[in-house]
Amino acid sequence: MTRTVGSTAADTGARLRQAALQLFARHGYAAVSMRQIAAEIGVQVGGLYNHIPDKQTLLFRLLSEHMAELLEAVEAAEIPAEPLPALEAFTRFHIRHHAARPEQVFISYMELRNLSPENFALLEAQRQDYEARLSAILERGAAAGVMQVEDARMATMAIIAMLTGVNTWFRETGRLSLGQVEEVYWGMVRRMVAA
Amino acid sequence: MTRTVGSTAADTGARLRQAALQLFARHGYAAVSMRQIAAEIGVQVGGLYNHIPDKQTLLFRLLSEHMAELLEAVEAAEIPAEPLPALEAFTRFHIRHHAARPEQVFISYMELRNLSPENFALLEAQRQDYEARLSAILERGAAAGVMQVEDARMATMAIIAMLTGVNTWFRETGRLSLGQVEEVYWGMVRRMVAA
DNA sequence: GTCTATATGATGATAGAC
DNA sequence: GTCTATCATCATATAGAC
Repeated sequence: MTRTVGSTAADTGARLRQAALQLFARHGYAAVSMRQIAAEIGVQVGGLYNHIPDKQTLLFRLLSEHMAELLEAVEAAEIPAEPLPALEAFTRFHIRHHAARPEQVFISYMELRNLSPENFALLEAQRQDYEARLSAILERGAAAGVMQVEDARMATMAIIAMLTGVNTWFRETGRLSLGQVEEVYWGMVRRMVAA
Repeated sequence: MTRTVGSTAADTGARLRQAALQLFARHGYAAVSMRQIAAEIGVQVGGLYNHIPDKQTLLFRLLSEHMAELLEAVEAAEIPAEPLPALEAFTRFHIRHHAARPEQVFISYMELRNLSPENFALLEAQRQDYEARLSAILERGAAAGVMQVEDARMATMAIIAMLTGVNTWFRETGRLSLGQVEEVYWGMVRRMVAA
Protein backbone atom coordinates (compact mmCIF):
# COMPACT_ATOMS: atom_id res chain seq x y z
CA MET A 1 0.00 0.00 0.00
CA THR A 2 2.82 2.37 0.81
CA ARG A 3 4.75 1.17 -2.21
CA THR A 4 6.68 3.66 -4.26
CA VAL A 5 5.29 4.27 -7.71
CA GLY A 6 7.06 2.06 -10.21
CA SER A 7 7.83 -0.74 -7.75
CA THR A 8 4.69 -2.71 -8.51
CA ALA A 9 6.88 -5.35 -10.13
CA ALA A 10 9.69 -5.23 -7.61
CA ASP A 11 10.15 -8.99 -7.88
CA THR A 12 10.30 -9.11 -11.67
CA GLY A 13 13.47 -11.16 -11.35
CA ALA A 14 11.68 -13.87 -9.39
CA ARG A 15 8.69 -13.88 -11.71
CA LEU A 16 11.04 -14.08 -14.67
CA ARG A 17 12.63 -17.25 -13.29
CA GLN A 18 9.30 -18.79 -12.43
CA ALA A 19 7.93 -18.12 -15.91
CA ALA A 20 11.10 -19.39 -17.59
CA LEU A 21 11.03 -22.55 -15.49
CA GLN A 22 7.49 -23.39 -16.49
CA LEU A 23 7.92 -22.50 -20.16
CA PHE A 24 11.19 -24.42 -20.44
CA ALA A 25 9.61 -27.45 -18.79
CA ARG A 26 6.60 -27.34 -21.10
CA HIS A 27 8.19 -26.52 -24.46
CA GLY A 28 11.93 -26.96 -24.01
CA TYR A 29 14.65 -24.35 -23.66
CA ALA A 30 15.39 -24.01 -27.37
CA ALA A 31 11.73 -23.73 -28.29
CA VAL A 32 10.98 -20.88 -25.87
CA SER A 33 11.71 -17.32 -26.97
CA MET A 34 12.57 -14.38 -24.78
CA ARG A 35 9.43 -12.77 -26.19
CA GLN A 36 7.30 -15.55 -24.76
CA ILE A 37 8.89 -15.18 -21.34
CA ALA A 38 8.44 -11.41 -21.43
CA ALA A 39 4.80 -11.75 -22.44
CA GLU A 40 4.19 -14.25 -19.66
CA ILE A 41 5.27 -11.77 -16.96
CA GLY A 42 3.91 -8.68 -18.67
CA VAL A 43 7.04 -6.77 -19.67
CA GLN A 44 8.76 -5.97 -22.94
CA VAL A 45 11.65 -8.10 -24.20
CA GLY A 46 14.29 -5.46 -23.61
CA GLY A 47 13.34 -5.23 -19.97
CA LEU A 48 14.30 -8.84 -19.29
CA TYR A 49 17.95 -7.98 -19.72
CA ASN A 50 17.89 -5.87 -16.58
CA HIS A 51 17.64 -9.12 -14.64
CA ILE A 52 19.68 -11.63 -16.60
CA PRO A 53 22.74 -11.27 -18.84
CA ASP A 54 21.42 -13.72 -21.44
CA LYS A 55 19.15 -16.68 -22.02
CA GLN A 56 21.89 -19.22 -21.42
CA THR A 57 22.70 -17.90 -17.98
CA LEU A 58 19.02 -17.93 -17.12
CA LEU A 59 18.92 -21.67 -17.79
CA PHE A 60 22.08 -22.34 -15.84
CA ARG A 61 20.79 -20.48 -12.80
CA LEU A 62 17.58 -22.51 -12.79
CA LEU A 63 19.48 -25.80 -12.97
CA SER A 64 22.17 -24.91 -10.49
CA GLU A 65 19.72 -23.56 -7.95
CA HIS A 66 17.76 -26.78 -8.22
CA MET A 67 20.86 -28.83 -7.46
CA ALA A 68 21.87 -26.57 -4.58
CA GLU A 69 18.39 -26.90 -3.12
CA LEU A 70 18.57 -30.69 -3.44
CA LEU A 71 21.88 -30.87 -1.59
CA GLU A 72 20.63 -28.53 1.10
CA ALA A 73 17.48 -30.58 1.56
CA VAL A 74 19.22 -33.94 1.78
CA GLU A 75 21.50 -32.42 4.39
CA ALA A 76 18.50 -31.17 6.36
CA ALA A 77 16.81 -34.58 6.07
CA GLU A 78 19.19 -35.96 8.70
CA ILE A 79 19.68 -39.42 7.22
CA PRO A 80 20.30 -41.96 10.05
CA ALA A 81 23.71 -43.58 10.50
CA GLU A 82 22.58 -47.21 10.33
CA PRO A 83 22.65 -48.44 6.71
CA LEU A 84 19.13 -49.88 6.39
CA PRO A 85 17.32 -46.97 8.06
CA ALA A 86 19.54 -44.66 6.01
CA LEU A 87 18.51 -46.33 2.77
CA GLU A 88 14.87 -46.07 3.73
CA ALA A 89 15.23 -42.40 4.63
CA PHE A 90 17.09 -41.67 1.40
CA THR A 91 14.48 -43.48 -0.70
CA ARG A 92 11.59 -41.61 0.87
CA PHE A 93 13.41 -38.29 0.76
CA HIS A 94 14.26 -38.65 -2.93
CA ILE A 95 10.72 -39.50 -3.96
CA ARG A 96 9.17 -36.73 -1.89
CA HIS A 97 11.65 -34.03 -2.83
CA HIS A 98 11.45 -34.76 -6.56
CA ALA A 99 7.68 -35.15 -6.64
CA ALA A 100 7.35 -31.68 -5.12
CA ARG A 101 9.21 -29.92 -7.96
CA PRO A 102 8.50 -31.72 -11.22
CA GLU A 103 9.46 -28.82 -13.51
CA GLN A 104 12.92 -28.43 -12.00
CA VAL A 105 13.56 -32.16 -12.18
CA PHE A 106 12.35 -32.28 -15.76
CA ILE A 107 14.55 -29.49 -17.09
CA SER A 108 17.49 -30.77 -15.05
CA TYR A 109 17.40 -33.94 -17.13
CA MET A 110 16.37 -32.46 -20.45
CA GLU A 111 18.37 -29.30 -20.81
CA LEU A 112 21.86 -30.31 -19.76
CA ARG A 113 22.90 -30.18 -23.41
CA ASN A 114 22.30 -26.49 -23.57
CA LEU A 115 24.89 -25.63 -20.96
CA SER A 116 28.39 -24.44 -21.66
CA PRO A 117 31.07 -27.04 -20.79
CA GLU A 118 32.10 -25.09 -17.70
CA ASN A 119 28.57 -24.79 -16.38
CA PHE A 120 27.91 -28.42 -17.19
CA ALA A 121 30.95 -29.47 -15.17
CA LEU A 122 29.79 -27.45 -12.18
CA LEU A 123 26.42 -29.17 -12.23
CA GLU A 124 27.93 -32.60 -12.71
CA ALA A 125 29.99 -32.14 -9.57
CA GLN A 126 26.86 -31.33 -7.58
CA ARG A 127 25.06 -34.32 -8.99
CA GLN A 128 27.92 -36.65 -8.13
CA ASP A 129 27.99 -35.25 -4.62
CA TYR A 130 24.35 -36.27 -4.24
CA GLU A 131 24.82 -39.72 -5.75
CA ALA A 132 27.85 -40.35 -3.55
CA ARG A 133 25.61 -40.17 -0.51
CA LEU A 134 23.61 -43.13 -1.74
CA SER A 135 26.73 -45.05 -2.76
CA ALA A 136 28.17 -44.56 0.73
CA ILE A 137 25.02 -45.98 2.33
CA LEU A 138 25.14 -49.04 0.07
CA GLU A 139 28.83 -49.62 0.74
CA ARG A 140 28.37 -49.36 4.50
CA GLY A 141 25.43 -51.74 4.29
CA ALA A 142 27.43 -54.26 2.30
CA ALA A 143 30.42 -53.97 4.66
CA ALA A 144 28.16 -54.49 7.66
CA GLY A 145 26.62 -57.54 6.00
CA VAL A 146 23.07 -56.16 6.14
CA MET A 147 22.90 -55.58 2.35
CA GLN A 148 23.90 -57.51 -0.74
CA VAL A 149 25.46 -55.12 -3.24
CA GLU A 150 27.38 -56.62 -6.12
CA ASP A 151 28.42 -53.26 -7.52
CA ALA A 152 27.75 -50.08 -5.57
CA ARG A 153 28.02 -47.81 -8.60
CA MET A 154 25.47 -49.76 -10.62
CA ALA A 155 23.17 -50.15 -7.65
CA THR A 156 23.33 -46.40 -7.12
CA MET A 157 22.46 -45.65 -10.74
CA ALA A 158 19.68 -48.24 -10.74
CA ILE A 159 18.07 -46.91 -7.57
CA ILE A 160 18.32 -43.25 -8.60
CA ALA A 161 16.86 -44.01 -12.02
CA MET A 162 13.99 -45.99 -10.62
CA LEU A 163 13.16 -43.40 -7.96
CA THR A 164 13.41 -40.41 -10.28
CA GLY A 165 11.28 -42.32 -12.76
CA VAL A 166 8.31 -41.85 -10.42
CA ASN A 167 8.08 -38.31 -11.78
CA THR A 168 7.27 -39.59 -15.27
CA TRP A 169 4.00 -41.19 -14.23
CA PHE A 170 2.95 -39.95 -10.77
CA ARG A 171 0.00 -37.56 -10.69
CA GLU A 172 -1.49 -36.15 -7.51
CA THR A 173 -4.93 -36.94 -8.86
CA GLY A 174 -4.07 -40.56 -9.63
CA ARG A 175 -5.11 -43.76 -7.89
CA LEU A 176 -2.16 -43.68 -5.46
CA SER A 177 -1.07 -41.22 -2.81
CA LEU A 178 2.59 -40.28 -2.67
CA GLY A 179 2.74 -42.06 0.68
CA GLN A 180 1.63 -45.31 -0.93
CA VAL A 181 4.17 -44.86 -3.70
CA GLU A 182 6.94 -44.30 -1.14
CA GLU A 183 5.87 -47.45 0.65
CA VAL A 184 5.91 -49.71 -2.40
CA TYR A 185 9.15 -48.26 -3.76
CA TRP A 186 10.88 -48.67 -0.42
CA GLY A 187 9.81 -52.30 -0.45
CA MET A 188 11.33 -52.79 -3.92
CA VAL A 189 14.56 -51.03 -2.98
CA ARG A 190 14.87 -53.04 0.22
CA ARG A 191 14.45 -56.34 -1.59
CA MET A 192 16.81 -55.23 -4.37
CA VAL A 193 19.67 -55.05 -1.86
CA ALA A 194 18.42 -57.78 0.47
CA ALA A 195 21.28 -59.73 2.11
CA MET B 1 29.49 -48.69 -61.47
CA THR B 2 26.57 -49.08 -63.82
CA ARG B 3 24.63 -46.44 -61.98
CA THR B 4 22.61 -43.94 -63.90
CA VAL B 5 23.96 -40.43 -63.83
CA GLY B 6 22.22 -38.49 -61.09
CA SER B 7 21.63 -41.45 -58.83
CA THR B 8 24.80 -41.04 -56.80
CA ALA B 9 22.68 -40.06 -53.85
CA ALA B 10 19.86 -42.49 -54.47
CA ASP B 11 19.45 -43.03 -50.74
CA THR B 12 19.30 -39.37 -49.78
CA GLY B 13 16.17 -40.15 -47.82
CA ALA B 14 18.00 -42.66 -45.64
CA ARG B 15 20.98 -40.38 -45.14
CA LEU B 16 18.62 -37.56 -44.26
CA ARG B 17 17.06 -39.61 -41.47
CA GLN B 18 20.42 -40.78 -40.19
CA ALA B 19 21.77 -37.22 -40.08
CA ALA B 20 18.62 -35.90 -38.44
CA LEU B 21 18.74 -38.64 -35.81
CA GLN B 22 22.28 -37.82 -34.80
CA LEU B 23 21.82 -34.07 -34.86
CA PHE B 24 18.56 -34.23 -32.88
CA ALA B 25 20.22 -36.50 -30.31
CA ARG B 26 23.20 -34.22 -29.94
CA HIS B 27 21.59 -30.78 -29.97
CA GLY B 28 17.86 -31.32 -29.60
CA TYR B 29 15.09 -31.10 -32.18
CA ALA B 30 14.33 -27.42 -31.70
CA ALA B 31 17.99 -26.43 -31.81
CA VAL B 32 18.70 -28.15 -35.12
CA SER B 33 17.92 -26.29 -38.35
CA MET B 34 17.01 -27.78 -41.69
CA ARG B 35 20.12 -26.03 -43.03
CA GLN B 36 22.31 -28.00 -40.64
CA ILE B 37 20.76 -31.27 -41.72
CA ALA B 38 21.15 -30.34 -45.40
CA ALA B 39 24.81 -29.42 -44.89
CA GLU B 40 25.45 -32.69 -43.07
CA ILE B 41 24.36 -34.77 -46.04
CA GLY B 42 25.64 -32.42 -48.72
CA VAL B 43 22.48 -31.07 -50.30
CA GLN B 44 20.73 -27.71 -50.36
CA VAL B 45 17.87 -26.96 -47.98
CA GLY B 46 15.21 -26.95 -50.64
CA GLY B 47 16.17 -30.46 -51.69
CA LEU B 48 15.24 -31.89 -48.30
CA TYR B 49 11.58 -31.32 -48.99
CA ASN B 50 11.63 -33.92 -51.75
CA HIS B 51 11.94 -36.52 -49.00
CA ILE B 52 9.93 -35.19 -46.10
CA PRO B 53 6.87 -32.95 -45.92
CA ASP B 54 8.20 -30.94 -42.98
CA LYS B 55 10.51 -31.01 -39.97
CA GLN B 56 7.81 -32.21 -37.59
CA THR B 57 6.99 -35.27 -39.67
CA LEU B 58 10.67 -36.08 -39.86
CA LEU B 59 10.83 -36.26 -36.07
CA PHE B 60 7.68 -38.35 -35.81
CA ARG B 61 8.96 -40.88 -38.31
CA LEU B 62 12.20 -41.31 -36.39
CA LEU B 63 10.36 -41.89 -33.12
CA SER B 64 7.66 -44.13 -34.50
CA GLU B 65 10.12 -46.30 -36.42
CA HIS B 66 12.11 -46.71 -33.23
CA MET B 67 9.05 -47.95 -31.37
CA ALA B 68 8.03 -50.27 -34.21
CA GLU B 69 11.54 -51.73 -34.24
CA LEU B 70 11.40 -52.26 -30.48
CA LEU B 71 8.11 -54.14 -30.67
CA GLU B 72 9.34 -56.24 -33.59
CA ALA B 73 12.53 -57.09 -31.71
CA VAL B 74 10.83 -58.07 -28.48
CA GLU B 75 8.56 -60.31 -30.51
CA ALA B 76 11.57 -61.90 -32.21
CA ALA B 77 13.29 -62.36 -28.84
CA GLU B 78 10.97 -65.28 -28.05
CA ILE B 79 10.51 -64.61 -24.36
CA PRO B 80 9.95 -67.94 -22.50
CA ALA B 81 6.59 -68.79 -21.00
CA GLU B 82 7.75 -69.45 -17.42
CA PRO B 83 7.67 -66.17 -15.40
CA LEU B 84 11.19 -66.15 -13.98
CA PRO B 85 12.99 -67.11 -17.21
CA ALA B 86 10.71 -64.63 -18.98
CA LEU B 87 11.74 -61.82 -16.62
CA GLU B 88 15.38 -62.65 -17.13
CA ALA B 89 14.99 -62.72 -20.92
CA PHE B 90 13.08 -59.42 -20.89
CA THR B 91 15.70 -57.76 -18.67
CA ARG B 92 18.57 -58.83 -20.88
CA PHE B 93 16.70 -57.99 -24.07
CA HIS B 94 15.82 -54.50 -22.88
CA ILE B 95 19.36 -53.64 -21.86
CA ARG B 96 20.90 -55.01 -25.05
CA HIS B 97 18.37 -53.53 -27.43
CA HIS B 98 18.54 -50.07 -25.89
CA ALA B 99 22.32 -50.03 -25.52
CA ALA B 100 22.62 -50.72 -29.25
CA ARG B 101 20.70 -47.60 -30.30
CA PRO B 102 21.42 -44.79 -27.83
CA GLU B 103 20.39 -41.95 -30.16
CA GLN B 104 16.96 -43.39 -30.84
CA VAL B 105 16.35 -44.02 -27.15
CA PHE B 106 17.54 -40.56 -26.25
CA ILE B 107 15.29 -38.67 -28.64
CA SER B 108 12.39 -40.96 -27.81
CA TYR B 109 12.51 -39.63 -24.26
CA MET B 110 13.51 -36.06 -24.99
CA GLU B 111 11.46 -35.01 -27.97
CA LEU B 112 7.99 -36.29 -27.16
CA ARG B 113 6.94 -32.71 -26.45
CA ASN B 114 7.47 -31.73 -30.04
CA LEU B 115 4.87 -34.11 -31.41
CA SER B 116 1.35 -33.20 -32.36
CA PRO B 117 -1.27 -34.65 -29.99
CA GLU B 118 -2.31 -37.25 -32.57
CA ASN B 119 1.23 -38.44 -33.22
CA PHE B 120 1.94 -38.46 -29.50
CA ALA B 121 -1.08 -40.69 -28.89
CA LEU B 122 0.08 -43.14 -31.55
CA LEU B 123 3.47 -43.42 -29.90
CA GLU B 124 1.99 -43.76 -26.43
CA ALA B 125 -0.05 -46.74 -27.57
CA GLN B 126 3.07 -48.46 -28.84
CA ARG B 127 4.93 -47.74 -25.62
CA GLN B 128 2.10 -49.14 -23.52
CA ASP B 129 2.04 -52.25 -25.67
CA TYR B 130 5.70 -52.80 -24.81
CA GLU B 131 5.25 -52.11 -21.10
CA ALA B 132 2.25 -54.42 -20.94
CA ARG B 133 4.51 -57.34 -21.82
CA LEU B 134 6.55 -56.76 -18.70
CA SER B 135 3.44 -56.23 -16.56
CA ALA B 136 2.05 -59.55 -17.81
CA ILE B 137 5.21 -61.39 -16.81
CA LEU B 138 5.11 -59.88 -13.32
CA GLU B 139 1.44 -60.71 -12.88
CA ARG B 140 1.93 -64.30 -13.98
CA GLY B 141 4.91 -64.61 -11.63
CA ALA B 142 2.92 -63.26 -8.71
CA ALA B 143 -0.05 -65.52 -9.49
CA ALA B 144 2.26 -68.53 -9.67
CA GLY B 145 3.82 -67.59 -6.35
CA VAL B 146 7.35 -67.34 -7.75
CA MET B 147 7.47 -63.56 -7.48
CA GLN B 148 6.46 -60.99 -4.89
CA VAL B 149 4.84 -58.04 -6.65
CA GLU B 150 2.91 -55.59 -4.50
CA ASP B 151 1.81 -53.48 -7.46
CA ALA B 152 2.45 -54.66 -11.01
CA ARG B 153 2.12 -51.21 -12.54
CA MET B 154 4.67 -49.64 -10.21
CA ALA B 155 7.02 -52.59 -10.52
CA THR B 156 6.82 -52.27 -14.30
CA MET B 157 7.63 -48.57 -14.22
CA ALA B 158 10.45 -49.12 -11.72
CA ILE B 159 12.08 -51.88 -13.74
CA ILE B 160 11.76 -50.07 -17.08
CA ALA B 161 13.21 -46.87 -15.59
CA MET B 162 16.11 -48.65 -13.98
CA LEU B 163 16.93 -50.65 -17.13
CA THR B 164 16.63 -47.73 -19.52
CA GLY B 165 18.76 -45.70 -17.11
CA VAL B 166 21.73 -47.84 -18.13
CA ASN B 167 21.91 -45.73 -21.29
CA THR B 168 22.70 -42.60 -19.27
CA TRP B 169 26.00 -43.93 -17.97
CA PHE B 170 27.05 -47.01 -19.96
CA ARG B 171 29.99 -46.51 -22.35
CA GLU B 172 31.49 -49.28 -24.44
CA THR B 173 34.93 -48.11 -23.40
CA GLY B 174 34.11 -48.17 -19.68
CA ARG B 175 35.21 -50.59 -16.99
CA LEU B 176 32.28 -52.96 -17.57
CA SER B 177 31.18 -54.98 -20.56
CA LEU B 178 27.51 -54.98 -21.47
CA GLY B 179 27.42 -58.65 -20.48
CA GLN B 180 28.56 -57.78 -16.97
CA VAL B 181 25.98 -55.02 -16.76
CA GLU B 182 23.23 -57.43 -17.84
CA GLU B 183 24.37 -59.87 -15.20
CA VAL B 184 24.33 -57.40 -12.31
CA TYR B 185 21.06 -55.79 -13.38
CA TRP B 186 19.37 -59.16 -13.71
CA GLY B 187 20.49 -59.92 -10.16
CA MET B 188 18.95 -56.67 -8.91
CA VAL B 189 15.69 -57.24 -10.80
CA ARG B 190 15.44 -60.82 -9.56
CA ARG B 191 15.89 -59.77 -5.94
CA MET B 192 13.49 -56.86 -6.38
CA VAL B 193 10.65 -59.29 -7.07
CA ALA B 194 11.97 -62.15 -4.94
CA ALA B 195 9.17 -64.23 -3.39
C1' DG C 1 13.61 -0.52 -14.21
C1' DT C 2 10.93 -0.35 -18.18
C1' DC C 3 10.02 1.27 -22.58
C1' DT C 4 10.53 1.73 -27.93
C1' DA C 5 13.27 1.11 -31.77
C1' DT C 6 16.61 -1.30 -34.08
C1' DA C 7 20.79 -4.08 -35.47
C1' DT C 8 21.87 -8.35 -37.42
C1' DG C 9 21.11 -12.66 -38.71
C1' DA C 10 18.71 -17.26 -38.72
C1' DT C 11 14.38 -19.81 -39.40
C1' DG C 12 10.95 -23.21 -42.08
C1' DA C 13 9.04 -23.60 -46.26
C1' DT C 14 7.97 -22.68 -51.34
C1' DA C 15 8.50 -21.59 -56.53
C1' DG C 16 10.33 -22.53 -60.60
C1' DA C 17 14.58 -23.48 -63.60
C1' DC C 18 17.26 -27.41 -65.05
C1' DG D 1 15.81 -34.98 -57.58
C1' DT D 2 18.49 -31.05 -56.88
C1' DC D 3 19.45 -26.39 -57.43
C1' DT D 4 19.04 -21.08 -56.61
C1' DA D 5 16.41 -17.43 -55.06
C1' DT D 6 13.17 -15.68 -52.14
C1' DC D 7 9.22 -14.94 -48.77
C1' DA D 8 7.68 -13.78 -44.41
C1' DT D 9 8.73 -14.33 -39.86
C1' DC D 10 11.19 -14.89 -35.89
C1' DA D 11 15.44 -14.91 -33.02
C1' DT D 12 18.79 -12.70 -29.27
C1' DA D 13 20.60 -8.81 -27.77
C1' DT D 14 21.63 -3.65 -27.47
C1' DA D 15 20.98 1.65 -27.33
C1' DG D 16 19.09 5.34 -25.53
C1' DA D 17 14.77 7.98 -23.97
C1' DC D 18 11.97 8.49 -19.91
